Amino acid sequence: MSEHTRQILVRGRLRITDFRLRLLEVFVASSHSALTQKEIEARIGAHDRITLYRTLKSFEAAQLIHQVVDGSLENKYAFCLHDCPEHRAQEEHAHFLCNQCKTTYCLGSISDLAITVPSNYSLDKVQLALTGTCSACN
Amino acid sequence: MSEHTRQILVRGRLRITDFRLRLLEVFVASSHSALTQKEIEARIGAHDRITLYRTLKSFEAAQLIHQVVDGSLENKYAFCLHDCPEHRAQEEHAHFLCNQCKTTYCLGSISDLAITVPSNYSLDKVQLALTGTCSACN
DNA sequence: CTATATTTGCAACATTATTGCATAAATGAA
DNA sequence: TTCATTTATGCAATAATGTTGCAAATATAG
Repeated sequence: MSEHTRQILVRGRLRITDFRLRLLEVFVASSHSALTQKEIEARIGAHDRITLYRTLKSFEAAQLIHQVVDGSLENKYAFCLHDCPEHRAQEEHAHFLCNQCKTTYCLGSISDLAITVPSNYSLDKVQLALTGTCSACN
Repeated sequence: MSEHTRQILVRGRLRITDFRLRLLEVFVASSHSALTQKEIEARIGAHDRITLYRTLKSFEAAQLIHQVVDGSLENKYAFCLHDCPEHRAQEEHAHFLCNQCKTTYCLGSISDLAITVPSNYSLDKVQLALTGTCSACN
């Protein structure tokens, strides 16, 4: 069962350790929504806080996860799907934060929106943070 | 000169104190861009950090300022203009973060964008965080 | 199996945020 | 203006969050 997560670490050229496998399991298990550090800590069980910080950094550097802007002013992390839109040159991603359950759903690409910036500005990244009530809470 | 800021406090039904006037001056002086707490602390001079926390909360509760989502994962605050779009029922606001100078510009309303959410979701707030290089840095 | 490089976990420390409380200040009423 | 009441401020103590250095443990290559 951990063969899948092993593969992910190999692809990211990261050494395979128990802690990294455990952390990856957490992300894979909620790949549809983004997690706060608190939520991660609750799910991963006993652990060293410092190691978690560093492992999150390694994962982010290896592009296994990415930070999510959902309008909640909390830092959240999400697992990168294979062809992760966050890591294309022109990153365009929409997230939806439910006011009730505080879940952040990934809504995928928004590249079809017509976004323009003032002249002489150049645009690298478009993050769309939507807030409301999700279908589960409605 | 502080008559203007006095008026703002009166409108917000807040008591007029030296510290609040000083903080308001800071916001009014950069009403075109959003400030991090660090930036505020640098501009306001000697102060008590706890008082700053509490005053920011009062200002936010009184809708004198609002928090800004600019994609930087840093909490920023901006002064509310009189007819502040952040405080309409359907809040729609775009901000632009410059990668070079880290300034966050307010780009105003985005209500003309066609945003749709999955069926059975309801939408309260739309925050568009744009990142790139501003004209000053280009 | 061994040598090397990386990761982990602990300690110490730095930064950021919160709560309680006594003092100081602002406001409304006499 | 002065006084009584309410609110804000600043300090102390504490909690929560994030960082750095280092020795021991672990993973990997040969």
